[in-house]
Amino acid sequence: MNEFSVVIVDDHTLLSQAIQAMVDTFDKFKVLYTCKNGQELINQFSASPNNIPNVVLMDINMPIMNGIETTDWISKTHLEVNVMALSVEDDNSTVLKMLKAGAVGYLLKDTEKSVLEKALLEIVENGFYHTKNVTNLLMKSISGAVDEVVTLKEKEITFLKLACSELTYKEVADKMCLSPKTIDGYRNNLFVKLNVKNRVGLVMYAIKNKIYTP
Amino acid sequence: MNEFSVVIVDDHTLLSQAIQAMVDTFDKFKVLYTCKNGQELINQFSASPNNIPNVVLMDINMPIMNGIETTDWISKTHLEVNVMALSVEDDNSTVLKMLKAGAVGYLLKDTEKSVLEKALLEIVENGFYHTKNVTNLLMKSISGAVDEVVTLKEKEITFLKLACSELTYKEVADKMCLSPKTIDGYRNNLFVKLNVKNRVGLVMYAIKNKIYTP
DNA sequence: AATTAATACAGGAAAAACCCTTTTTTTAAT
DNA sequence: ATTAAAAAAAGGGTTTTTCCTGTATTAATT
Repeated sequence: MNEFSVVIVDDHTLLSQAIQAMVDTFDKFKVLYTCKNGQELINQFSASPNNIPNVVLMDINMPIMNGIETTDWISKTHLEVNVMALSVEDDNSTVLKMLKAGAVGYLLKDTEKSVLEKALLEIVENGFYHTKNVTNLLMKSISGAVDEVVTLKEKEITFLKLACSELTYKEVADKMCLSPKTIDGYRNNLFVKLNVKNRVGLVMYAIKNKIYTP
Repeated sequence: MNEFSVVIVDDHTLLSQAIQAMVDTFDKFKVLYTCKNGQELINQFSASPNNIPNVVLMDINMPIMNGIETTDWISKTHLEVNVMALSVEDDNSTVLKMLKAGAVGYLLKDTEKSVLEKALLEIVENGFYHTKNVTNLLMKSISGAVDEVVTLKEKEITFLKLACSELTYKEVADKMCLSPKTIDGYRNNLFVKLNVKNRVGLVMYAIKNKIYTP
């Protein structure tokens, strides 16, 4: 086989089509189709199981089913498919989440065309492509030098979202049908857990971690 | 002349190159070059004044010099150049700011390839291209049905940025070398001006209006 | 059934945020 | 020089947030 198939997943149609035009100029690669989100990709995979791509270029921020969930699904159901993240996010926790979900590469959208081609080639040849930054992050990660990825419970997430509003904690308590004193507890727990000092810290954490989207 | 020149401004190199590949497939259009930000575009315009494009495809979120400032500069110095915004932002105030700065079109990044081509054609033929959404917004705008775009003073912006931190207002006052009571005044003024109730409201306003980037 | 752990909730107090009114200082304009 | 307007600051108050420590209540484990 001297040509590899690629699928692009990105909610911005123009961008996925533009990247398609670019990938199609690469000798060894051909775009099968593009998807607007993870759900569409799952539908495509199910509808045509004989037409599975070698590589998936995956955006992370998408409505309906985001890149992390989708990568996770692909890893579990189609181990032979190589997922490469293609994103504007370069914060450690997002990168780690993608790698944990099974991505074999992570490219930022501000890289050069030539780098994309090189990355695609390496992925189909070696099974992975990692920039220096990502490799460094992985090193730090195994040595425990990266902040733990805290897992939040449903109620904590609900509370965090409400904390991003102009409601007082008493009003938040009402909305969650809990005593204000319980909300007090949630808040103080999260202060410790997320290592923040006050409500603005909570808000920033929620936004940075996409729990709340302004 | 049967071929028009295009310049693409976007800080994400891969995307501008991908869009370049796409635009180059359009019969009547040819990409001259791409820029990573407004400053680069100004440099290019200055360096080769005989090589000015017919159309500029302009991203809005960029470091160094953003799309609004850059569009403003182009409108003032090169009236013959048509700027079309190409962005992921679809909030009213951003769109209006771009149009006021002189953009003759506004496309979201999740449009179809064919729409981009049509928009480019209309722009070089008629001088503008507006989707239904943008036209509606313009109608609302002249009828005053859109929230006023409030203008903030330097100090207010400085304060807003600091309010997005975990500092207390007393600490913010220290940083700005002002009395806590003065900060009190800034805060209360902004509550009225921005129509918010508390600090979280300030933070949300700052983020939505790109005064603070998380 | 007894122990443990997690969750919900309370009392009380200090700090910070919020709100309203008024005064001083600075700056700009006539 | 005088006046008007804007910016900075203060007085004095209420509400909310933050931070302790501690206690029922419920759920899970042994």
